Amino acid sequence: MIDPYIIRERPDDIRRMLQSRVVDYDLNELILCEQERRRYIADTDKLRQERNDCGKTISELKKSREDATDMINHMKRVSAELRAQESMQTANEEKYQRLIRAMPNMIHDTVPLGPDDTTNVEINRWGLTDSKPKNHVDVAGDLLDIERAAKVAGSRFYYLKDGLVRLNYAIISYALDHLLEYGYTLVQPPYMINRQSMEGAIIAEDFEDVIYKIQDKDLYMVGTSEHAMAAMHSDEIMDGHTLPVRYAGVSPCFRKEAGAHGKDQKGIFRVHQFEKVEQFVYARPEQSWVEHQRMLRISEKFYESLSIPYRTVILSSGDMGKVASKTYDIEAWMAGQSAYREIVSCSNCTDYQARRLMIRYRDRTNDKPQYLHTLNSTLVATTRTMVAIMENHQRRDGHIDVPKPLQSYMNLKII
RNA sequence: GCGGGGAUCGCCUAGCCUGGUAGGGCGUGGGAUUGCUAAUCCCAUGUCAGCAAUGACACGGGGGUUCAAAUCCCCCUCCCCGCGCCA
Repeated sequence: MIDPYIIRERPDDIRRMLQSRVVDYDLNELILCEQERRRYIADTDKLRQERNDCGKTISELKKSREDATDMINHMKRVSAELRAQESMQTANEEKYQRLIRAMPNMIHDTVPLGPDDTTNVEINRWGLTDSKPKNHVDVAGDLLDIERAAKVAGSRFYYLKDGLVRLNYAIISYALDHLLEYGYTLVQPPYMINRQSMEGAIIAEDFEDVIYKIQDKDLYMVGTSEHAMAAMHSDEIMDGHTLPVRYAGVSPCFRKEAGAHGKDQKGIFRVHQFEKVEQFVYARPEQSWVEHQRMLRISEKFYESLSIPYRTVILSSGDMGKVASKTYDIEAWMAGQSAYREIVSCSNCTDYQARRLMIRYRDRTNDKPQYLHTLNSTLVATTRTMVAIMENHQRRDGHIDVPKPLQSYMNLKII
């Protein structure tokens, strides 16, 4: 969530942000609720103080064996009044939390303003692009069985076989080694997390469209290890000297894709499950933008090493996710479709997740704890990268050239 | 899954039986002193608001009893030990 200070002091900045994101939001309702909230807190505090004072007096009277009946009667009235006040305050607090948690993050100054993906701005382009005859489904042939997966699980599932299974695991191993070189700590997180943790990482409305819930349990399948990595240090005050903390999260990702009916039906570009190696960084506010660039560069280099042509774009305000303050996408060239398609998303969420999850840091014992910044970036999502490899490295004889760095992980040069 | 024991401010712990301002040790931060990294002493050290005085909140979570709950009652979660089952 955003800093409540901004709601009080700079509501016009919020209005501009909401407009840039093309988001419908009743800001006035939040402003009123926030004003009420401060009044409720002050009122209940005052009553609590009175009740606590009465308690002390009663205790002292009893100790000196004096009659405390009058005081107890008074305290009964105060307690009753407090209970009434508290229930109003709780109702207000719930409303406030619901409203402020639905409010998107503020937008960084360098984000291009625009309504959708047509206003994204390209900032980098790498590699030679050409068109190849087959799309990844045709290249994969028998190594990919979508029909049987549909029979067994439904649409957007897949069976991988032989060379593609080895390719999948090779990508993961290579990706982990790649991040290890940059000083990342490897983390394999829980694949299911509870609601509170999930709500810290994403906005409530996203639950419906992307997150699978476990029946009768307070557990949700992670849509990305980001969710589990963000919540990892929730309710903690981290030692400032350890920042930035850089994690390489590796996990399967499960997505409902409910809002994507009819989109990318072919093959394994958009599926309900895949593996992903993710960069997740906890940083000091003053270092987070440098860290953001660093993460992007690490991902770009990864695709360069695999000889996958790509371009990098800055997402415009209307195309960004709600928790991000700024997002870069890397789009890989898919030679079989002659198009650039999203393969990496690299976001600085500033203090937005940190506030929801209560993640702070301080340098010395007596310092005031500060919210830190969280950043996340795909290093590699295996299915989409396999699509890029199959389409860009397909051969005329129907085989696939394995990119050089993966050959030793697979013990294969050609699939 | 069954039985037993636990959860208190970073760590260790007192308080619970008998309801009435949550105390101590270690560690950490700051300072003093001593001509050396040590020792000693003082201050600070759960969270939030506040310039501050101060106030509120906090004893795993949620209910209940009570004027008043770390303390009494109920439910839940997690951890440890033993047994069972198991990749």
